[in-house]
Formats: sequence, C-alpha cells, structure tokens
Amino acid sequence: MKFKLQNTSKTLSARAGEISTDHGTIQTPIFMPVGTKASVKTLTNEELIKAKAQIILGNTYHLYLRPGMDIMKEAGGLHKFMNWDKPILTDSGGYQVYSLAKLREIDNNKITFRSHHDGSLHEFSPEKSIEIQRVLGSDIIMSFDECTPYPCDYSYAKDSLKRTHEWEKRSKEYFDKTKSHYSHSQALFGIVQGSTFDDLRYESVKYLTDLEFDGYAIGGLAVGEPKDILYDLTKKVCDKLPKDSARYLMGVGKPEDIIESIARGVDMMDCVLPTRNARNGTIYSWEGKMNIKNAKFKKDFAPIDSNCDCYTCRNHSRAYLNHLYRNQEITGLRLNTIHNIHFFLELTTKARESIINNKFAEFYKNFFDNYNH
RNA sequence: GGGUCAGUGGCCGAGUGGUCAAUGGCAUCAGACUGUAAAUCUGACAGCAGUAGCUUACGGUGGUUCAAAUCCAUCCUGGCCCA
Repeated sequence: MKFKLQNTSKTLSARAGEISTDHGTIQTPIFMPVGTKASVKTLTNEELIKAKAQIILGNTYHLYLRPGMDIMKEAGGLHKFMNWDKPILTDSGGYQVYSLAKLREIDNNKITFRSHHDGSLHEFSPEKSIEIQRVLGSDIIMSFDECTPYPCDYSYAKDSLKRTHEWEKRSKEYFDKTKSHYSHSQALFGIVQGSTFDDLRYESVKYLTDLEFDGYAIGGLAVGEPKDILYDLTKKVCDKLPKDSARYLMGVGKPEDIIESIARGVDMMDCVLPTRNARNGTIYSWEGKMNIKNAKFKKDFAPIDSNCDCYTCRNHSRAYLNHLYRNQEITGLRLNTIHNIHFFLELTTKARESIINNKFAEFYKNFFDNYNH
C-alpha cells in the first residue's frame, strides 16, 4: 500500500491523495461504507459500485464469530467470500471491546468476552486479531486497540493508552513476522488514542509514528463528546501526523463532521450513519437531513433531491418512500440506503475535486451555507 | 319468544368497589442514531389550564355507596344456544 499526497488546501488543511492497494486505488478524501458482517446492509455490490464506493469495511469481531474462520479460510478470504474485488479495511475488534463492554473483561494481555450470539467465551489478543485479519485478507488491517468511552477520566485514559500502545506494538510485531495468506499484500494502520487529553494524544502520535505504521487512524472520538473537542483534537492530531501517510478518522460521521474533518486534514473516514439512519428513516442531502417518516411527505411527489442522480432520486418520490417506510416494505430501506450512501460518497468526491482545484475553502463555505443541521 | 355471554379511550384488548384519565399492543405524531448486538430505540398520544389543578369519560338512563369502568334495575346493541 502506498499513499501519495496530491494537493493540500492553501487556507485549510484539507488534502487530496491517492492510496494504492493490490485491489485498486482509493482517491482521498474518501468515505468508506461500513459492511460489518460482510455486507453493507441492504446493498448489493453492484449498488455500492454505482454509488462509487471505493473501499468498504469489515469487522474482525463479527466475522470471527460468524461465519467463523474455518469458512472464511475455505472461501479464500473476505474478498472472495463476498465477491468484492475492491479494497477492504477491517476493524480489529477494538471497538467491540468498547460497545459490548458488559460482556468482556480486559487484562493487559488479552480480553475475554462472551459472544453476543450465544454467550460462549472467547479471547482476543493483538496477535489473534491480526491473525484473523490475515485470514480475512483485508487490504488494510487495523491494529488492536481499546476505544475509550466519553467521558473518561485522565487516569483511566492513561492506563488504557499504555495498554493500547502495548497491544499496537504487539500487533505490529505479529504483522511483521507473518505474511499475507493470499496473492495481494496487506497494510497495517496504528490507532491514536488518548481520549480527550492533548498530552496523551501527542504521546500516542509519537509512540505510533516511532513504530512506523503504514497509516494512522484517530480512534476514540465521535463517542459522545462535544463537537469542539472532536474538531479540535482531530486538528491537533492531524497536525502532528506525518504528511506522507494516510490519516483515518474512525467512526466519523455526520456530513458536517466529515467536511470539518476533511478541513482538518483527514483522508479517510467511515460511519454507520448513512446505512443505519437510512433504515431508521433519516435521509441526507446537501440541504440537510429529513425524516422520510414525517407526515409532511405523504403527498410530496418530488424526489429527495432533484439534483441527485442516484437510482432512488431518479425513480422515486418522497411520497413513495414515505409510503414504503410506513408499510415496512423492505424496498424502502434499500432505496433510502442507496441514496444515503450515494450522498456520503458524493460529499467526499466533491470535497476532493475542490481540493484538487484549489477551491476547498469555497466548497466548505457553500456546504455550510446550504446544509441545515 | 326463552336462555346466556358481551358492550372500555382511533382500533384490538386488560381491568371487576377506592392506589383508574384507566396495563398492553396497534395506529398516529415527533425525536434520536457517529470504527453496526440497531428494518432499532425514546417521548407524546381525552380536553383545558399546561408544576399543584379542573372538566368530561369505560353502550344509555336511573339507583346503591363516603367512593362505581367495576354492584343493582331497566333500556338499547351484538354474539352464541334452545324453541
């Protein structure tokens, strides 16, 4: 994997670049749809490609439990299993340590957790997480970390960071001494943690960059903290990260967060919001978000966005989507998702174009002038 | 014609003397969702004041009682059974 910086905004820190992998290149900044369990919920691969998805996510924890590594090995890895031949990034399972906290115990060596499916006991360690991701064959592997919650007191954040650093070092060591199981190569990203504390974040950047990962993620944000903390820390961390490496802000975010993150120097981001919210009736466009369930759309025969060229907007009205949602017609969930994913990718595509053309500041201003949030 | 059971808020349906403006579910209205245990979750849902309160409500009417959706009488409506 290689990252090539192509242009940087003159007034803001926004960057345009290109990540090359054995499954193709990714033009950044890029939004990455989340396909936790080998599926971007409700969408087919064809629909993802039409929406211009360049890379999708998979999840180590979920895929390890189901379908399990035996099946994944026999399938020949995640790309073949789901028949997706563009890049894939896999999360390490670190987020599940956070989100499924009631089911786990952490010690410095490993975490023990119970499957949310059947209660069976399992152990994860950095080595095991990387090994699973070797089997999955993702183009970008994430090192094993702990995503601290918000709020988080300093002493816990400090202890957690120490543990995360140890885990990431072990992730790197295991990664370095093993090889890809397949004909394509894999890259390993480190994850900057440190909760909301500047000094811990800086310490984390230093520690990880000394280990020399293929790229750097910012984790532990967008977990409920105020916006100014999210934006401020994103900026501070990006400013310290090496310019010639890709930067990935994990779990972000809302359209306004994506634009703010790009403005601060982020190259990659992912979020469940466009897919989950689509299934829950919230639809995004350049004008902001709308709840398609609302009574006011019952007789609104206009498309979600008349300028949008996604399948949903070219073929169907708000009234129809409202009807489908009210009647639990599963096609409604698909049409909503098709639109949201299209929009989130258009967001990063347009941002990228503006950066390339040295017009990002203008793009940024226009976005916030039009977007209600 | 006789007997019997039942009629509860938009719908279905609990409640069988006070803690009932009345459990639930549905429908309706609105909100939330940020490295997915999420086609999920939360709130509102008689009216008026909008904390405290007041009014009208459990088929109709009339009773019993300090107190009734709950007990009694009667009428209306519906289901079932017997003629």
